[in-house]
Amino acid sequence: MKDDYSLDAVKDIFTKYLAERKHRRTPERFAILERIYSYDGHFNAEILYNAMKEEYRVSLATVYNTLELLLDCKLIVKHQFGDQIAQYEKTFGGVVHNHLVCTKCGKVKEFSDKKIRTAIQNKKFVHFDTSHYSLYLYGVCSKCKTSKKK
Amino acid sequence: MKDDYSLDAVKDIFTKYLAERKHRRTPERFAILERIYSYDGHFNAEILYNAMKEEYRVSLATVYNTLELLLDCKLIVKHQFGDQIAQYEKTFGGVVHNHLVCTKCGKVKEFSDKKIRTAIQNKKFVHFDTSHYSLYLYGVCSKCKTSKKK
DNA sequence: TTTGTTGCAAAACGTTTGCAGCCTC
DNA sequence: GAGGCTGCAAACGTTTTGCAACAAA
Repeated sequence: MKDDYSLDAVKDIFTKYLAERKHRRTPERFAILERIYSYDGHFNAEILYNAMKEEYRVSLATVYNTLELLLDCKLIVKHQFGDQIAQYEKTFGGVVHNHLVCTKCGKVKEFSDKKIRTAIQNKKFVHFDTSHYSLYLYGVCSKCKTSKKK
Repeated sequence: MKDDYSLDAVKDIFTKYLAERKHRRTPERFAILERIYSYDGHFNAEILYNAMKEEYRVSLATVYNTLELLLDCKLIVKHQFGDQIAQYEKTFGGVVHNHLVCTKCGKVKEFSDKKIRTAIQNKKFVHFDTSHYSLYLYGVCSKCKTSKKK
């Protein structure tokens, strides 16, 4: 329930985006958006597709199509942490975009840091309009460091 | 010619890495390493594979195998800028790890910024040993901003 | 009614894998 | 000589595409 407010706001943004581009307000698109905003961490296309079946059946093609639209209107961001599977996450609700990626086990953790954020946000370019950013720190997590299996 | 020094240094690192892990010093691996260090920007597996044909014929499988080794000994880094094609770049010779990625045309430019770099490098974690980082700023480049084709 | 969108399945694509033969060590 | 490495080609898994049927505007 706690996220009802932001979910409405997000739906609103999506509706406006669709109207602007003369795209249609299909039930599939909004069902996918709702499901995405029920997640807190990362998800990929397959996870989303499987989860969708419970509430509103859509095809994988529609899932990908909708992800593309949501990326375009910046309601989600896309990550690729080394493997081939694209990961997504919602952008509404104070998501941080800094990630610790373990190069041994592939696990991803998030962190936030004010100094880093302001340093990045203060950077302006003459020939480039920045909309968002992603920072990945690669290294070895404590779990992989202790287990010595090279 | 200007890079002979660093090329030797790099070969040395690779040789030591191979010896340490009891991997073999095959001519293919060193031919690939040399070719990689002749590049200045980003490259992907296919570009590298095609370029190799000119000097020392190797299979795509060997290219991928060698890229994996070079990643492991940190002589190259891997990027995935939104599309499915993994990009690589050498790490020796003061490469910066900050990238501007245009979300319209996909073009990637590099930049460096001291404040950002120090902010990131000063960040330490108790349960994570950071080895390197990548920062991506997404936005629209000036070329895509002027050409209004949505 | 028009035309953007869907579901389905096939295709595409980069990457990985299995295996026989080769070549480092 | 043993076993890691190579080339080849087939296999893999994610994402994209083509197309007929559907439904939003």
